[in-house]
Amino acid sequence: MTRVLLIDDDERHSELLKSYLKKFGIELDWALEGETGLRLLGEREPDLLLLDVMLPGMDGFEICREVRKTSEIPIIMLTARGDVIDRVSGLELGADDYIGKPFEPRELVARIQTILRRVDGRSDGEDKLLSFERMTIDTEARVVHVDSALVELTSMEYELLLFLATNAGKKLSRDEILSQLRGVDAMILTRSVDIMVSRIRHKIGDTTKPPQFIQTVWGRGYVFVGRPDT
Amino acid sequence: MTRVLLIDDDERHSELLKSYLKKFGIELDWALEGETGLRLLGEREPDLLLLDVMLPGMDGFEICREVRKTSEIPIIMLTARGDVIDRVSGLELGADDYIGKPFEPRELVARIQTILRRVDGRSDGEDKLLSFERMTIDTEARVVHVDSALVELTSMEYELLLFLATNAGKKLSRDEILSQLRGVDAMILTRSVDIMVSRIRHKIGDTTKPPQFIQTVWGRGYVFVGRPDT
DNA sequence: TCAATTTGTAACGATTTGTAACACCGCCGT
DNA sequence: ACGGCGGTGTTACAAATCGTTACAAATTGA
Repeated sequence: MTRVLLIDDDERHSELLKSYLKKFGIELDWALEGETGLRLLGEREPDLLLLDVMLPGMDGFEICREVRKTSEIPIIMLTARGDVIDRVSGLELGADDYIGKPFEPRELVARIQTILRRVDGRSDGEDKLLSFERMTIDTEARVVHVDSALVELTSMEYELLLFLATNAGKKLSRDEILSQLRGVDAMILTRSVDIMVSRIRHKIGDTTKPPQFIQTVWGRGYVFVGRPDT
Repeated sequence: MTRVLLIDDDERHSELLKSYLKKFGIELDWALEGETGLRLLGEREPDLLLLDVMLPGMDGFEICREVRKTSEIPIIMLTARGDVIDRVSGLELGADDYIGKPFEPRELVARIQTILRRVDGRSDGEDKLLSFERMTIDTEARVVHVDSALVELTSMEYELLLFLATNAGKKLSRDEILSQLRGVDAMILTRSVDIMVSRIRHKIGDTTKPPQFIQTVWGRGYVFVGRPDT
């Protein structure tokens, strides 16, 4: 069970988020302000920290800085709409990602899982193996096989393929893909997604027409079309 | 058989959706406004509730709140496109997912199945293969075969053929086709449908008179006439 | 039959996608 | 520090896709 600590002064919102996250196997504790948060951080030993930027007393940045003195815990900052967060200063503070409020709960779940994978190498309590007809993705070993042959993907390529595969059959826009992989305000052209897809296709031998794994949806994005094997 | 209740005041839209969902083993009831909806909720005992946010009288949020007092039924909210606020309020009120209008019916099917799997682990009764006498459409691989030969369609061509075939025997106007393919407010000439049909016919070798697959309904639109092969 | 309307489709151009080649950056060992 | 190296983003151009225009063919009704 993944455990997450949220520091946010909106109690009502937190309560609802708790019940939503529970559906995805994420246990949420929350504190209303920094002091309590730091204490709970030690007590509950969460896997990840969600930090609202706007807080009474110690604000999100201060808390983040404080936490980083003693801990490597992954941190996602919740920024209000319109807050301009400089990615550089964010990196200095040591946050791992940002997500703008209001956010889609579904997206938060995805980000949490992605970051925990990236940082921890953990696989979400669920299937450790994504199995398709000619491809398997081992989320524990972070390894992809096509026709029993090991495919050597870089970490970004792996994350992108995994994201597409976990959403098999769902059309994903370049923006959705980018924000999932690199966070909200990554200043990256959406075209970089095309290049990665191109590299992945080449590595997994997806050169038929139409492709067997990653298909282009013209004007929309990409979709993974592998047939589940279980 | 999965049973879904839709509360939406757009009757025409609901009717079309009903016949579409039936193809995927989903039975759709609908109510035009909240009162009727709540009554049907008790009478028909659906597996899932689709809720338009914009409704005359009781709006989607109110209905959602009301339903949640007595039921844990999965709820998907239909929100106006890009309305982020709606998403958060929806979460607060206990919806399980959101989908922005105009949506592609196919995506709705996917979401419904995802949620039902999550909630009660039912197997997907989805037909992944549309089979006709000389044509099969594999909706999972997004691939079409005619006489066992693979047909290379572009993604628009595929979507259009799929839509026609899913509604086999039903006359579809160019407007209906366009709004399903590109969203209601697409500023595209209806003639572009003709061009696509022409291209598709050419690719699937539908050159006889009358065509074996896509027939023209003069002054009305097109109809798919392939005979189911099950 | 003819005129009006609707449909078929070839050809063109704007947009979107594919990808090779290059640039940049951080990492590693020297 | 230095230089090589792998990973990733960018530039630049080629190719594919799809909407439009334009005109020919088919259909309808008079």
